[in-house]
Formats: sequence, C-alpha cells, structure tokens
Amino acid sequence: MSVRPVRGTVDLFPDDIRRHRRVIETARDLAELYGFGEIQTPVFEFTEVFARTLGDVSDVVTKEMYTFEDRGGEKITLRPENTAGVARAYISGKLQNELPLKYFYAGPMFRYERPQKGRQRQFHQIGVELFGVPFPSGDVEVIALAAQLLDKLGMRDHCVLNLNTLGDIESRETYRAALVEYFSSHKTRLSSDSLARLDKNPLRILDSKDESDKKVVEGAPSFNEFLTTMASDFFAEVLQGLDELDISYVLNPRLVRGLDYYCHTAFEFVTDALGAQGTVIGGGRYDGLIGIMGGASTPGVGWAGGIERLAMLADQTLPEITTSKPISLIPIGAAAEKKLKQLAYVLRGNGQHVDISFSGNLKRRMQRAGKLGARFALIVGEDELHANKATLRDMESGSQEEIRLQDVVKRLSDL
RNA sequence: GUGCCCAUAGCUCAGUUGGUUAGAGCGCCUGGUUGUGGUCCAGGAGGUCGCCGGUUCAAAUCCGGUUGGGCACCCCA
Repeated sequence: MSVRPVRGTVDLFPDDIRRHRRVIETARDLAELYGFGEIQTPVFEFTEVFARTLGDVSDVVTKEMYTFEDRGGEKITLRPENTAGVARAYISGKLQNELPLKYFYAGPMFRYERPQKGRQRQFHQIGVELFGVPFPSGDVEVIALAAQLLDKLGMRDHCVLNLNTLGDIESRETYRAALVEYFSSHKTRLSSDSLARLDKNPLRILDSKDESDKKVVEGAPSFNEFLTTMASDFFAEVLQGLDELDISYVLNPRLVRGLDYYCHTAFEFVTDALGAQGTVIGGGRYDGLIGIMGGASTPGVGWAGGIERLAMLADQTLPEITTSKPISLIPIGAAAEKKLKQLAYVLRGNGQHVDISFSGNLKRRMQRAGKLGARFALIVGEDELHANKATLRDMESGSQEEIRLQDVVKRLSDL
C-alpha cells in the first residue's frame, strides 16, 4: 500500500491542531458575541448545489471540484466552499420566516489545485453568513466581525482591508458589456490568460499582472460611470459604517468576484506576510444566491477565512502555544502500580493533568516525566507503600519530600 | 494545466575538479547510578545518497527519464 498522504493533504498532529484550534475558538467565541450560532453542513452535497451556484465558467466548477458518483448513481461533490451549503441548509430547513439568521461555521473544504504555500487540496475555513439583511449595516456588521477577529488574533496591523463594490445586477451587466467591447477592440495586446477571461470573467482582466494587459487596462472604462445611484449610495453607507467604527480600509477597484451572484460589497483582508496567498479573509454580498438555488429570494452577506493561513499568521503574531504540564505518577512494583492507577483515576476526575506510564523501571519512567515537562513526580515503591507514604519530587528543583498517601489528593490539588 | 527550484541518517544539513571505509549537529540506544529525569562524561545503532537507465576504469557528484516535494502563474481562503 501507499503510505503517503494524497497530494495536497496533510495530517494534523496535536501541535497542528492546537494551532488551528486557537484560530477556530477565537472566531467561534467572537461570532457568538455577534449572535452567529455555529452550523455544520455536510462536507458533500449534490453536485448541482455547487455547479448551479458557482456558475458554469468559474475555476472552482470547471477544474477544482472533487466530484464523483456514489453507489446510487448520485452526482456528489466535496464542498469547495461553504456558502452554498449553508444556503442550501437554510432553504431545506424552510427558515424563511426566521430572518434574519446568522451562522458561523468551521470545517474542511476541498479543491483540486496544485498545492503551494497556504494552499492545499483539503484545507479548512471558518466563515459566517448573514441572511435576510438587505441593508449596508449587514455588510458592516460582518466586516466588523472579521476585523475584530483579526484584532483578537493580533494580526489586524498586518492585514489591509481591501474594499470594492460590484454594484447591483444592472450596474454590473452594463459595465461588463462595456468592458467586453473595450477589450475586444484591444485583443491583440491582451495576454492569453486575459483572452480566456474575456469570455469567462472580463472583470478579472482589470486585475491582471501581465505588463501588456496593465497598459490596456489603463484605458478601460471605470465602473463608477456605470454604477446606479442606488448602488453607489449603498456602498457609501457601507464605507460610512466602517468609518464610524474606525475600521480602516483601502478602496480597490480591481477587487472582483468570479461568481455571478455576488453584488455590492466585495472585500478581502490581505497580508504580505504569507507569500503569494495573501488573502486571509474574503467575502461579500450575494443577494442573488438563494434565489438561484430555488429558495425564496433572500439577501445574504458573509465571508470565509483560511484556517491554515490564519494559523500561519498567528504563529507570527501570538505568543507561543503552551500546554499544561502533567504530574507524573511513578510506581515501582505491581502493588504500587495498582495503587497509583487508582490515584490517577481520582486525580483526573478532579481535573488534574496526570501522566502514568505503561511500563518501565524507575529510571525509564523518570525520563518520561522529564520529557513531558512534568512539574512534579509522585514516586511510590515498596518502601513507601508499606509506610503508607509517597515521595513527591519537584522536577525543577530536584527537592523531594515524603507525604502521607491519604494526603496526596489534597496536596496535589493545591499545586 | 504551465514554469522555476529541490531530493544524502528519524530531523536540519555538509560532502572539494567524479577517486578507495559518505560526515556533522540534534534526536535515539547503552553504560557511568540494583529506587531518581533534565545537565555532564564514555560508547553505540542508524544511509542500497528518491527510483530507473546512460557516460566512465571509477558516480552521492556528470547526462536522460521518472516519482515525490517546495515555490510561482492561473484562481482563490
């Protein structure tokens, strides 16, 4: 058998899990304060849940989905993101009379891509979705939550909030048409990547890194000219709401979304500390999504954050993760071992971190205690047992004292 | 899917213009201590140099291929 993990997947050992956990728990706790309750949706859905909502031309659908047929012949896809799944759950649950609804989630996502720094085929995201609030204050609340989370993770100063508006449907359709017309007249100067984007997602050309493209982009029409007053008013209110909370941002007209159902606010918190994958949290408003999926038209706004990326940043911004140090119980002989196993059970029941090794002589067990960073070792051999005593060793100072066995639980609970 | 870089001990890495037995630090094991860890001292185990083929009297070293990994493009978290 092959003993290596599938390309783009990794095993998360306890140290990795601790790194993830502090990101997830910080986010979950803060989300709870904002009234976002946690939701878990399945890691796979019917393929159409993603295919329909993400659009037929998006990269996610055309080349990144893990799709297979199950034994019943159903087309199944491992979720590449969770907004569609949460929206599906909202529709399935017939929750349209419970609005507004606020959800937080954390879990694995799957995209078939070439792995690189901050990018894997199975990765993990946290995210929030707010359904049923068509007002700019919904966008502001969701962005504020993200900003405050980055603050709690000590990385707000390392991230820049990029903001843009995609306008409403009409604004975007007319702008899109204008862009296609403009770029079509400059086809010869466009890169092959951008020629492909001309059909799929012309807005993307605006963000091209190709030098020749950049020159063409300079002459391209600006979105501002195509925004309806309703759309520009909406965006202005979002900006004002952020100003009122002293949440700083930069306007980035090149920030776009590939997916059709996005509208109005698009935002990304970006850092330069993680190489090319700088987006640490990204999101926006998606008023069209739930309607596309067949639910009663319901506005939505939310974001997702990459746990691996956030954890990497947290390594730089938060203090080193510390773990609790155990008390090591060290028996010598079968009778003492039996006694200490019972004692370990009691101490653990009292909430103490207790280690008792499964085998080894005194020296071996002391080595283990040292390696685990035990603060104290409690040694019980034949001598101690007969005298109804235990030897308590302070592992740091090396000093030892004898205490009575019946005092052990009380004594250790004071440590 | 495309491009660039990399692959030597469990880990991090050295290895000279191709030359005899491939090294270091850390880690691991044993002893110095019949019931005392971490420090210290002495000793030890561990490598078909990713894999396949080629050049050569001779390959870890040069060439081709292949697999795996990393980074970047595309796109995104």
